[in-house]
This record gives sequence, C-alpha cells and structure tokens, in this order.
Amino acid sequence: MIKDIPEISLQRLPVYLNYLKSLPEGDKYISSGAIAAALGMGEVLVRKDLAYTNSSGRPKVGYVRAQLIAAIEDYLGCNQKKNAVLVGVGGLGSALLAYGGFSKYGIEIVEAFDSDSKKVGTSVAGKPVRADEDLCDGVAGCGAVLAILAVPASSAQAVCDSLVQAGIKGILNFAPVQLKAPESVVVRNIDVAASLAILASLL
Amino acid sequence: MIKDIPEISLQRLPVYLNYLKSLPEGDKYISSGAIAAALGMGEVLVRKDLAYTNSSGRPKVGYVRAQLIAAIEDYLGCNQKKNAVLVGVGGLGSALLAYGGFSKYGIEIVEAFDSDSKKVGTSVAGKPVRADEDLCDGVAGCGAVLAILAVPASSAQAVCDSLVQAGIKGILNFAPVQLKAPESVVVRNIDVAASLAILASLL
DNA sequence: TAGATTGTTAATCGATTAACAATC
DNA sequence: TAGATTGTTAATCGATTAACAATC
Repeated sequence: MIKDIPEISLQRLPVYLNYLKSLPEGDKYISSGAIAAALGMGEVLVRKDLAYTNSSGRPKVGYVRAQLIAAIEDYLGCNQKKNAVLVGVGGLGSALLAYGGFSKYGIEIVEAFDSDSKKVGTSVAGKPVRADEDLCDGVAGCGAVLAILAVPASSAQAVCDSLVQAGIKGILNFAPVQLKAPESVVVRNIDVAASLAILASLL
Repeated sequence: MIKDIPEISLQRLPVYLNYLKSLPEGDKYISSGAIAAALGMGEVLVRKDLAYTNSSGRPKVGYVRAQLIAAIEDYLGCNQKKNAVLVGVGGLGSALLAYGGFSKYGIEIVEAFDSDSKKVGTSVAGKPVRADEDLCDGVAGCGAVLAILAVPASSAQAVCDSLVQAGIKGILNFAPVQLKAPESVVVRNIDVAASLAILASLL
C-alpha cells in the first residue's frame, strides 16, 4: 500500500480523527476552518491533508463529520485488522499490553516476548508472554507484521535482528538506539526521555 | 532560554548524543561523515545541527567525541537540574515513574498525582503519589516546571488546566487529545497508538 | 443572488543538500 | 604538499500559505 502522502500529513490524520470523534453526535457538518481553529493550524493545510484521504466536502456546508471519520479511518487502515507482537515485558511493555488504545486503529497486540524466564509462561493483560527464543515461531503463528520494541537499549539491536528475521515489517522502537534494519522494514522511534528533554529546552 | 535552532534540528540532538555515548571509549575523534553514515543521514546536516550546539571540529580530524558530547549535553540543558511531576499513575504513569532514562537529561520526576484515593498516599518507584487536589501545592513545593500527563483523554484537559494554574511551563501529553493551553506553556504530544497506526500505514 | 466554503494553482517559506573555500 | 574534513554560502527541494476560481 504505497501512499502518495507526505509522512507529516499522515501524522496529522490521527489528530483530526480524534478531534472529529470528540465532537458531539449532533454536529452533522464540520468545516475545515472549524477544524483548523480547534487544532490551531491553517485551514488550507487541513483541506489538503483531508484531500489525501479521498474525502470531500461541500462548498458552503463543509464536510459530513461521519463521512470524514470513515474516510480517515479507511485511509489509515483502521478497518484492516493487524496483529502486533511486543518484546520486553518490563514496566513500559506491560503498560502497553494493557493499553486499549490500539484497537481503534485496527491493531491488536496478540503476544509478548521476554528474555526473563520468570516472566515466560505468565500472561499480562490476558496476553501470553513467551520466551525470546520463540519469537520466530510466535510471529509466524500469529501472523504479526508489527512489533513494539520495549527492551533495554543494550539488547534492542539483537531483538530487532530477530524481528526482521521473523518477518516483521514495521517496528516501533522505544529504546534510545538507532536500529539497523533492512530498507524493507520500517522503523520509527519514540524516546520519551528525549522528548521531555526537548520540551524542557524549549522553555 | 530562547534558542536559535529549528525544532527539527533540536529533535536530532538526542539521537547524536546517544550515538556518541555508545561509541567505545577509545575513539577520541569522530567525523560528521562517520556520524552521518551510522545514523543514515547527510553529513552536511550533521555539521549544521552540531554547529548549533557551539561545538566545533577540526578539519582533517573531526570532532573530539567527549567535547561534542559535552556541548550537546550543555545545549540541551542536561546539566541544569529540572523537576517534573507526573499526573495519572496508571500503567503508563507507573512505568514512567520507574523509568530511569530522564536523569541523563537532568530531569527528575519528583512527585506523582492521581485522582484515585486508593493510590493516593502510596509511593511508586519511591515517588509519593498525592491527590490531584494537591497539585498546585505540590508543584509549588517541588519547584517543577515540567509535567507528564498520563491520564485518560476524558480528564486530560481538566488536568492540563490545573497544571497551567500551578505554574507548569511544559507538558508532555500522552492522552490523544489536543490540549488548549496558553501560548506561554509548551505542550508536546506522544500518541503511541497513533504512532503505531502511522507506521502500519507505511507498510 | 450573495456569501460561505471547497479544492487547486501559484507564491512563499523553511529545511536539506550541493558546492566550495578555509584549514589543519 | 596533498588530502581529508570543517564550516558556510548558494541551490534545491518540499511543505505551508496565499490567492482565487468553482460551487452549493
């Protein structure tokens, strides 16, 4: 699914989606200007972003809110169920396993992996924790294409290699390391500490 | 501390920092080309970014690794101790309270707040959990300028208002809502589910 | 019809990259 | 000296914004 959308526009789609969903049921129509004002951005930008999702509005009235939500959800693939695995059942990993927010994007974390034999065999938030060694089998078994990497920086690259080997196509990495992976595998990073530090340095 | 650096360059500084720190002690010098190759970016970009930190290299040899680390740390304010509070001691909040990664940026989470009276009075990862009502006093008492918002979307705006009232200047928001705050308060968002959805839609 | 709003084309702005002089 | 690397200026590229025609 190669998309003709700048990644920066893509990143704004969930923001629109959350906002549109938060609107009262009664609001049938919404204009790009209203969205822009609520989110603090330019209205042309909003229209351009929305245009990528194949949604369209009516001059004078705006967009039908329900249609717009459906178009964004469709574009983001919320209706295509995707399985994910999580590696690293520490504090963050456990919290993500318990987090229900992935489902609105059609994503479910189905299995977790950890190197700690004390955790292996248990289940967290109803999801089985398996041994790192089972990663390849596990990924194949559950048909996961996505992985969340929540292990310490020191083991992140090794786990990444295993995930790639197992056939994972997208990795969301929480370890503060630049992972090396083939071009065919998409890696994105979230570094919470760095994000807070950046925020602090803007004050 | 108004910085003459594009935020996008600022965001790359922690990446350089992590990489430089990961290098073996023996490596005294490092060139922009080597950094660029390791991180998969252009070498001119690396030099431009590094130039913002007031570091400088020597033609032919490169940068002194230790100096570069010090310059980036200094620029990011890692040497100025900053206190943060965390609101919402759920799974994610607890994980962040236990996470040690903030200290390398000079940030410490000193107190937590939660609306659940069962949690109030306990401590998580050695940090006291207080009632939401104590937020204003707590922030004043510990001199925090930063806050991590890890409450459900439904209460995020109300907590944000309290944080602003309490004098917090920067908020890292994990709830999938666009917070309204005065211009003088910097808000940045991390939406893990949206990040994974975006990643998925790039596959 | 007049006015509001969309969608698109052109202009601007900012970030990245290319070219190159300086220098060690 | 020759070659590698920095730092900066100019060119390119991409994203945002402005202008405006289309339309309901």
